[in-house]
Amino acid sequence: MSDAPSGRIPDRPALEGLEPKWGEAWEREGTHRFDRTAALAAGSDAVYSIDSPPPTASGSLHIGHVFSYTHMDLAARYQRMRGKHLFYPMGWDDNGLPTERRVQNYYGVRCDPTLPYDPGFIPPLESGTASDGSGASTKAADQVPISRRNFVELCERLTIEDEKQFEDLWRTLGLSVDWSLTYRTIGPEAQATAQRAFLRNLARGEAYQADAPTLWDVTFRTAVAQAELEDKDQPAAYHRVSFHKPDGGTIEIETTRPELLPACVALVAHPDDERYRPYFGTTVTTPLFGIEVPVVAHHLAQQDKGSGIAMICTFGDVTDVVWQRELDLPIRAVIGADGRLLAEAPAEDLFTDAGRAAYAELAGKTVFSAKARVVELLRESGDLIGEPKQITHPVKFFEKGDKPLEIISTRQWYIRNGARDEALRERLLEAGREIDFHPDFMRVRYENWVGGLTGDWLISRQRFFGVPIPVWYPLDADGEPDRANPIVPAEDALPVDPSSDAAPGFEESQRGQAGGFVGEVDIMDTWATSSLTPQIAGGWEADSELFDVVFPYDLRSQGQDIIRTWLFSTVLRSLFEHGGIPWKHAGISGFIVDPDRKKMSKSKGNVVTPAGMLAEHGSDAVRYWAASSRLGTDAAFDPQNPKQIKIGRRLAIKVLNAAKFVLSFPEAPAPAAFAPLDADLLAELAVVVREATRAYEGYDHARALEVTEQFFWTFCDDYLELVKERAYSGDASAVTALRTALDAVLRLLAPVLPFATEEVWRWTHDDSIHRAAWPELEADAPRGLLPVVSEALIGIRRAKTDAKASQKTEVLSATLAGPALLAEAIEDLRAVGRIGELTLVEADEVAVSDVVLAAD
RNA sequence: GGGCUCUUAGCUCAGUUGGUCAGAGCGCCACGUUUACACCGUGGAUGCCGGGGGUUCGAGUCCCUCAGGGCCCA
Repeated sequence: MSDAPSGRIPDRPALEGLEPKWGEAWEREGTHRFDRTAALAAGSDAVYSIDSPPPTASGSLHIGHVFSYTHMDLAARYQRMRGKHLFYPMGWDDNGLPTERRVQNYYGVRCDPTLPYDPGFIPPLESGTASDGSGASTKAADQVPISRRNFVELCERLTIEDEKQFEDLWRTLGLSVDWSLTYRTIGPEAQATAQRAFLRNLARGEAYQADAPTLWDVTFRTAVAQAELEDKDQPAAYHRVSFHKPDGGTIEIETTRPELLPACVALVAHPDDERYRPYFGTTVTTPLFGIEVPVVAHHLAQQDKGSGIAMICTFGDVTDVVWQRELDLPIRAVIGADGRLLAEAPAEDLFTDAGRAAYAELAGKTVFSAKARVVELLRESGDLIGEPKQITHPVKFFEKGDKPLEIISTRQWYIRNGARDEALRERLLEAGREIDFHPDFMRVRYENWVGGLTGDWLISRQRFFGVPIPVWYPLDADGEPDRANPIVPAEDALPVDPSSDAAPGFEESQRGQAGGFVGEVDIMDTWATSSLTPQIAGGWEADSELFDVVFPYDLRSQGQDIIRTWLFSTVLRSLFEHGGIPWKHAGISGFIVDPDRKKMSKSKGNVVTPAGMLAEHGSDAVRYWAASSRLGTDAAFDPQNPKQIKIGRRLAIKVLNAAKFVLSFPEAPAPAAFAPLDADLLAELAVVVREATRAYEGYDHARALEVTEQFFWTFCDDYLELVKERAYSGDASAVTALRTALDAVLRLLAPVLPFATEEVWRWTHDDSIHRAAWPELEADAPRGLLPVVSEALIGIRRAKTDAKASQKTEVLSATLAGPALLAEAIEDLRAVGRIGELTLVEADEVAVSDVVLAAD
């Protein structure tokens, strides 16, 4: 350590203002910059690359983000100090539905892709309030329809604002991201990457399109994927309905969806069910509509549910889809993409006249109203048996939606994911085993997801703000698209937008013309882009030199809630494109629970804004809170009483004050030999350094912090007091030990408390602690002197406390019992206790007795 | 219903491969105007380690079982 320029140490060091002070310095000095030239020269072993989660730009950051991102930063700062070249980018996930929704409300608009672009368009609202001061509302009915291009422009405008705020927050928190490596998932590079990866999936047969029953959100009018589903308990009612046998008798079924009666194609019971076995192979007639449908057997029919026999409709739930396929039943869809009953039922010609009349009443109604009307009609016809039974049952929702999903047969794009491919599934599981999960048990979440996949990954979305699926379709002489032979762009033409760019080999004037082409209008699901964050950030195909040193990445850091989406899909894309895993380690953070142990979430209204927390307690304090939780462990957080944060703040302040005190002793020449107590302190420190290093290597930052903190408090409370007198007199051993210990502790704490440690470091250094080397200390094993002296010190202090005397009270004489080792530090004990005569008596146990205090 | 995870002082949590493992911090109580620190310091009290059973010379620590909390998937 160089000598402290005396003016550098403030009289009263404080945490206030350290975030902007050092945040700006780090930016100015390029402390967190990825040194590309040096990294390329050093090779991939010298690079530590992090695949960081791009936060949803239109969402709001909550305390859980701070928690998880801090965990990631701890690993980053540790590795940087280990001398690694840090490749630590950050992206913004700005494409997708959340942005669309926010833009709709913020500007009072909605996208209508049929409209032409209006270059001079001014949105009616700004931040949800009328720009002209009138009382315009944000109700959907009042939203102004605008073209897709106008809409996308607004999305981009708003997300840039959001992203600025996010970056400010992350800088305040002290994330050591290289902000020059920022990307946006809607940016041209990300779009090109997503489209390139898709085209390669297509070329290899990993992507395909198919007409199939699809889970459909009627509010957003888009297909959704399995990973986006959420079961919600919903009230419903079992309606007991009779179907008519040819002999005039009835078979009674129970259904929660009587409105689907016109879509009924069969009744189904379990093959072993004796009650219905006689009817298998016969037919019955549906009530109201009079269609003849078969009674069939299938093992998925539940004998103990309702009457044990169910109607199969197109499509009431996912089981209906299985039955339709496996029993080769006809398709009679009645629900449209808008969630209303179709104007004409597909089997209407098979209906009775009364049935057609009944359907005419239902056409155009929502599911809800249609159900009510069907129940009335059934009641009138006498086919409703008894009253509906109210129940509560789980219903599939889009996680961002608020209406139950319908199942609609549509043409969609898929990427294979192992659901229908045993070999691929095994490869995915093998990949999971190759990744070091922290904690290890989180791998099970991944394996469960892989094992439970029910279908390939549906990636097309019927939305507007996202990466377009980069294909066109040729139109035949009749103007019909040839979906089986899509036209694809050359990779060097990416990114493309098929809705505004002409297909290769065609003129724009041929769009929609017979013999011309038509562009694919669907966009990709957000995850189809963010599953490629390693490729986007690392310059895949755009900067191969870079990509080769950063990929596969060292660390993926994320929350446990997106293992089934982000983590899984990233592994899948990496296997397809690179034949291997995308990263070596996956650090999985737990989530935040409130004092009642409930998961914090927006819908529960218990979210705390991070900016306020940082401003109130300081970033180091908040980081300490995050760092004190291990990966994978949920952390309780009470905004009313953030205990861990307060403890972190206290520690940061202690660092400032202890450092100021230690550095107030003029630097001494290296001692020929350390005094026994000083040597033992350094020996203990060496153990702490080893343990902290071992912990960080195992991604156990909480353990590293714990041992460091423990040492630091002993250092402050006991050692510092014990050697004060020697230090005041300029004892080289004490002063050197103090400075050596401080230097190491600062570096050990630097990842957790980047601001306070940097502040102290700069009192004696011109460069950043965050570029300093992680400490390594050579020392013999501790002899146990420091602990035994600490114990003796406690005994001395207790004697004074028991006597209700001040700790500075002088002691005329005392007897100290304990190991002979104590003799080596007896003078330090005498000094700190202000003891005139201290007699050591050899014993196994440490005890202080015969304390004679000086009179006042 | 299946999987994972947790249940240790009033609170939040440590307790590596079974043998000072009954701990830390907060809170609490008492004491202290000590020039590094009042966003302070010193000391103290507090626990059938969820219940039951088993393996073992010995179990918060391993096995079984039950109960409860949480998360994920059905």
